[in-house]
Amino acid sequence: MSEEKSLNFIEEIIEADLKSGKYQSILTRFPPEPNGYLHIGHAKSICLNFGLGIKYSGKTNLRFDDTNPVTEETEYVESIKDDIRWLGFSWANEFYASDYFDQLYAFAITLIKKDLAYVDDISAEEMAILKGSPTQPGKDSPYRNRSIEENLLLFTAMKEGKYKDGEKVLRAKIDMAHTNMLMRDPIIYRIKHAHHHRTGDTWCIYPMYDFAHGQSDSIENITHSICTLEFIPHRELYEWCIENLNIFPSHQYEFARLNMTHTVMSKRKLLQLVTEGYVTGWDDPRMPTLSGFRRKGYTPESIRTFCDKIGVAKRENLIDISLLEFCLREELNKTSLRAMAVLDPVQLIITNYEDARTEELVSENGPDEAMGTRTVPFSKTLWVEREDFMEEPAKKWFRLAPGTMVRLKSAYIVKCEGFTKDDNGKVTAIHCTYIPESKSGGDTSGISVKGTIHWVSAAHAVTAEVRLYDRLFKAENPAAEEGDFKDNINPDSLQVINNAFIEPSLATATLDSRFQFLRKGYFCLDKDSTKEKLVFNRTVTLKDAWGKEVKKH
RNA sequence: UGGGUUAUGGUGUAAUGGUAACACAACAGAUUUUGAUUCUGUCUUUCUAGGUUCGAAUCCUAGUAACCCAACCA
Repeated sequence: MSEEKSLNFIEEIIEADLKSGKYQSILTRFPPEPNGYLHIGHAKSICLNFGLGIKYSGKTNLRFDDTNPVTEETEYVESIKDDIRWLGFSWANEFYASDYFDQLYAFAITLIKKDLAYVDDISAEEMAILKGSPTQPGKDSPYRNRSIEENLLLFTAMKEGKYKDGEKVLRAKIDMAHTNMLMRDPIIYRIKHAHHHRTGDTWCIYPMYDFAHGQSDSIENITHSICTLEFIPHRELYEWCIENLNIFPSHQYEFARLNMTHTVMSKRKLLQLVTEGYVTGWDDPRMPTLSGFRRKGYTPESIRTFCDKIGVAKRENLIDISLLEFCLREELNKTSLRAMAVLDPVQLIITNYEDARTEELVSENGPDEAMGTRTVPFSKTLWVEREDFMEEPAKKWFRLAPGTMVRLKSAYIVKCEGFTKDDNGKVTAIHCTYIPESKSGGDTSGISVKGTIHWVSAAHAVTAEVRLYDRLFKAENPAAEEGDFKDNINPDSLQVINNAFIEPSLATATLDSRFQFLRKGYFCLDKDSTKEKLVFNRTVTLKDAWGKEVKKH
């Protein structure tokens, strides 16, 4: 039990802080902006922040960073909460940066009074020019030296709606020649005559990220404020605000965000996929969003395991999506119910089986005996997978071919005696004889066969739509490809099978049940399902050693 | 001579001056009424060059490469 897992760098910091007595307990936060859906990259941050809270008996707040009313909506707030709950975490408090607008406004006044902030009238274009560049120092704005009284008056007027959007801004007075671009008098308040999803029309000035985030952390007494690497340059400003406002010193720590092969993670790009119709919505099963993964059949447990395995560090990474799939299969293999479904059917007729006969055969529901068994109807005419028959068998082939024998899962061994084709050369039926003594569970035939295939009785089969998903992008790292990332979309990322045949027991499937369709992969019911038409999503394929063998030749 | 961050197998992550390890991927084999699962094995690693040391992934010096920063976005 004392098997010690090494700590990541944030855990090391926390343990040192706890040990030194700097903090009695820790408080973290997850701070999404409600302008999009959460994706697997957010899951890494959620698992980190909430995981730390749990591990060190601290707490974690959920705080919506809602300082930009033009992009933020309540719809997103709800989906974000759903996703976090689904992942299995609960927050100590639900807060909003907008809860602090009064306090933040007072902070701005404080800064003005300390001559550390001023109202600027120049345009965005002029400001960009005066800002300089990473290699060129910036220049002061002509309005930089307004008196404190004038700034107070002007800022109050801004708040009172006396100006139009963009006419004036409040800037921190720091250093236009600073090597850190963010310290060159950053804007801290801007005018936006926009309706806010929570404060309505109370405000027409809104604080910028840098003047809201750190202060919000401080107001909540967040001890460890964890964010991604691109915020490293912001830390200096984060600390400047805390110091000059003389408020609770939260500390910011940065880790490398998750990147995953064959997908994109930027909200902007994901939004584009949705709005331009490349996918059906935020919860399209091909999307790397949590709602997409959920709809596709992923379990929260598998995502948490994945986040645990990828670790937390500061270097850029590109995680192979097969690791996520591994975590998923590992769980689903243990927990999912087994069933048979034929996706690309061809008829198999057992010539020596009585025409009117039907048997109810017993089949196990899963690897664990506790999962029990079910019965599956068997009869003379079956559907089997077209790819399980080869007119001219390949090397190492051990499924159906003229003259070969296979076992029908949980049923009998059959021998292929012949087949029929239509004018186009397409196989229309496979003719077999069965060996009565080979019945599953009581096989006295003494015959052993290498191949076992799945099947569904034609007379009892239920029809279903099955959606097969593949990776959304062809390239390993679509974001790094030349040109528009959308040019790299995999045209075969969705394959819809309209008429798959499934065993009758699947007709009672519910949205939360997970199945392994024998030899075909893991599947779950899609929300598009109706009583008349069942729709299944393929969550993930099974590992396919034969597929690899075929590819080699 | 802008500033900042990071460099360990194909991909991630450990090793905190003392045998470079774990997982995924890949490859080979065994078992199998799922070509799944399970089991066994193989492959490949410290950015470069110097230095300190009995001993360096780790410390020092000098390079190199990648990423981030010039939104009234977060």
